[in-house]
Amino acid sequence: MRLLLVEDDPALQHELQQQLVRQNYSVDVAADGEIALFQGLEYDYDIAVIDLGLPKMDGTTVVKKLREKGRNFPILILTARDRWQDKVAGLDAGADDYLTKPFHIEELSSRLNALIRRCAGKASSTINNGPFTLDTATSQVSVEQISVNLSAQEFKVFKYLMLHIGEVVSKTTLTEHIYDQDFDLDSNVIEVFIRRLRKKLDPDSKHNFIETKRGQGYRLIDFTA
Amino acid sequence: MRLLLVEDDPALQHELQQQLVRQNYSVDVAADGEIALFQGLEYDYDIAVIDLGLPKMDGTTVVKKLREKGRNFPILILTARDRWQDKVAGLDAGADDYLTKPFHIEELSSRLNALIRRCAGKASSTINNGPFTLDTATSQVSVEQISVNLSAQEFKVFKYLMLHIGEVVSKTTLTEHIYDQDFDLDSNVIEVFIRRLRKKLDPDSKHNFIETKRGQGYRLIDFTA
DNA sequence: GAAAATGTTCAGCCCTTGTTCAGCTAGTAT
DNA sequence: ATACTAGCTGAACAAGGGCTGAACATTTTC
Repeated sequence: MRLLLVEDDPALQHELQQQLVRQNYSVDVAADGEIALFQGLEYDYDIAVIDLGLPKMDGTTVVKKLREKGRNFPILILTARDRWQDKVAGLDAGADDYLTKPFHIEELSSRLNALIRRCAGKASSTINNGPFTLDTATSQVSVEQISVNLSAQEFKVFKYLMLHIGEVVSKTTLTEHIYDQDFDLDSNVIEVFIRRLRKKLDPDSKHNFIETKRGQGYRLIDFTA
Repeated sequence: MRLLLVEDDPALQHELQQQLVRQNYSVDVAADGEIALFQGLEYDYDIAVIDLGLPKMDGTTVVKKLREKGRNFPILILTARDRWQDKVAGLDAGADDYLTKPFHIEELSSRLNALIRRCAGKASSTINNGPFTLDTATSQVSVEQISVNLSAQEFKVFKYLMLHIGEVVSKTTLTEHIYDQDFDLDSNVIEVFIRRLRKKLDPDSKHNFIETKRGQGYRLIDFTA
């Protein structure tokens, strides 16, 4: 597993590198945004860990430029605790997950594992799950080869579920991932979107692809299992 | 999961409580150090979140005294950003992790999960016992590879038993771990839930996995032994 | 600027779930 | 043997979470 680590703080950089090497990653290190971008374009990494606060070029910009050039390996971004709002910009730029500093090394590695697993099947940026297909690049969704038109929000919800197949996802989690800042919690928007998704993607409810876990959330059934 | 939340700022206290309850913790709240200590000694919590800056008795002292009395549930301490130095004292006193305010609720819950997992000595988030499997992360339960749908309360009871395999667990203990504060004790809720668990998880009673110890409680059989 | 599509709110219904209860069974003590 | 107690069991019930269709609001499209 080839990993690109982008971190400017020498101490943290060193520690992370050691730990990651110990976990059998081949680690390349970059200490500023420009080097990071160059490296990221030059080599084909399996995964990248990028701190957002970087000299020369901001981490968000690095992510965005990498994605523009078609690099689609998973990216996990690191943000300082007092700047956690940046995560939204980072995720919008194309990062796949984030972690707030300081964190425990175990946390990082479990996130990395999850990311790799999650992104394993989407080399082509399309996720397949039984009759359902989602292309993250073109924002296309189809059921049994027939393309379905989803609105922006519907797509966000479905995408999140497709990226977390088999996991129980709470309504709060969904809300938080769909809206930037906090949102009126006693609203039933999510229920409505779920309803519309079920209607659009499975009108005859022959798949029952979204399970309801009362009091806990929703779960997209894993058809590959 | 029974959680003790110690926080004196009413607004933060309220918000945290809501969020934690939403994540299926049974939350008891204490607003000053003395109450916190009393509660911590009185009940058997699964985890505690303690702010260091408290009226009447300092958070560090609370942690120290709890540990002196042999309470060994994991403790996460909260420190204000401008007093982050205190965290060292807190960790020395016996806390297991810390978080600097302000923080994002997601961060807190992922820390709590990590703590619980780490302190339970379970590397993975799934617990196996003979034909029974419980995944604490996804709240999934299965018997002989077939997943079974448990309600929230049923799950809480089963989870507690699975975390205490082979131990005799009294009905009072179970009640205390499932509900906040006091609960009408001359009720047979637990019996009902046990009944439903036996029915759902072992319909033909071929495993007899929950033993009844008359006058003492229930015991989940250890199939690994 | 009008029409269409999308986002959000609302009210009523449905059904799971939590809880209680009453009658029953099986250990335990007298 | 008898009475007593703890636990078992099925059913009843109420409350709340989730579902749903439609209305209202907002944004996008033309």
